[in-house]
Amino acid sequence: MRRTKEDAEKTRDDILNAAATLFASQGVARTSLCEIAKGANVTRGAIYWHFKNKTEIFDALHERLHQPVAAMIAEGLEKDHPEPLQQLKDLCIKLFMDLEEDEQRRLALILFMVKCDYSGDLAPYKEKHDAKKAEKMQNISRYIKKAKTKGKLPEDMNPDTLMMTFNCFMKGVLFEYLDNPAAFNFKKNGPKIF
Amino acid sequence: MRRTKEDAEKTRDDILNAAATLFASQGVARTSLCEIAKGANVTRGAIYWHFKNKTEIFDALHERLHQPVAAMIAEGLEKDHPEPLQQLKDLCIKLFMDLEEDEQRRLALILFMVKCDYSGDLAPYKEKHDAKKAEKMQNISRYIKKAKTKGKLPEDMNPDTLMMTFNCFMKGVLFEYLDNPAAFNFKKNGPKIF
DNA sequence: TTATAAACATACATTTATGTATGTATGTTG
DNA sequence: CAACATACATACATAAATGTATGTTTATAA
Repeated sequence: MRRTKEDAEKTRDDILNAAATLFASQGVARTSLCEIAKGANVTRGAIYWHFKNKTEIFDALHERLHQPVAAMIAEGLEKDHPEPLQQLKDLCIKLFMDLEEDEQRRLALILFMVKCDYSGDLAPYKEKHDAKKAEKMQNISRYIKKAKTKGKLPEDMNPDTLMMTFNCFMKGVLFEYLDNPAAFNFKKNGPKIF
Repeated sequence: MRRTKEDAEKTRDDILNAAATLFASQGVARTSLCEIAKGANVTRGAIYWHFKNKTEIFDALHERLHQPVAAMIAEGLEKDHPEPLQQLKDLCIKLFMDLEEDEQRRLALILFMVKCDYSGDLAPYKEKHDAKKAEKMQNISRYIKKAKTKGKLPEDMNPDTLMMTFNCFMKGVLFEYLDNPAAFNFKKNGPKIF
């Protein structure tokens, strides 16, 4: 039964959504294409039409996660802000608030941070996804360094050290948050810890 | 060919070591009992003799990781230290230095933090392993609170907030370190970031 | 309007991991 | 020293996932 192009796009999206949900709850390795097909109300045939295999679904989901976040970071750091550190803080809070509202994005983050191990056939994507992260991080790093040269950072604060500290801390917070969003209670703890 | 008791214990250890190595490099889910057997120079029969299944090996490895670390934390925080925060810092550095030297412990940490997803048949162990972590963390938490009541912490520092911040940051640092121990260069960066 | 190819569904063959059942040699105990 | 249980190895049956091959319907372009 050939569908129209819009139908096909919808099918593709259904597959991706089902995959994200299943990946995030059962783990990538333990989720079969058969289960994804059932979740999307199609057969495995449909999946193999849109994607080469499971790893390609995995990668497509990463792209869908990366793009909007990268955009938010790029837009959130306007050039000449009077207080760079405050702006960075605000951006972080905004990113987290966004997570609270967007369940699909939360599922995607869970999937990539705690429900996959980037080994076996997923190994080749480690580098690729790391590069995308580096892209976002470099954006922030450049921002910090520019602020430093303009003298808007405390004298004793080294940009590289700050960047590494920031990176580690954010990663830890993310993990704790994703581990149990309700218990973490970002709205209460978020402002405190930053 | 029945072996002596010491031989049997050695076999068990060989299995655990092989499992740790394989788990850390290929991921838990993608490692078969057959591969573990080969790595330990035994057959699957030996594995099924010592363990019920793969998840039991997984759990045994966690116990082997938990014990010495819990001991180090308990011993590292002596009662009345003049500068509690400094002592905590020293303990962290000591724990990391230990990781630099003990590859087996590094493998175990990698395995549990980035190479498994605690889903499927591993799901029941999430709670169990979380409880062990909480045990260690409570030790630190009590230490901080006691220091606070004795007035050895800055006035504006809330113990709970400190504990959460500490926890998140350490987790992030650990992840970054395990992701690429050589690149992280703890000996150079460690003292800076704490 | 018709040929073509898109968008799937169905069926099949192959591989691989798992659990169990059974075989066997030997350390150990009474 | 004989009986037994230990410490495995081997063999088998089953299940599940994957990839591919093929069938089918229909949108769409010429």
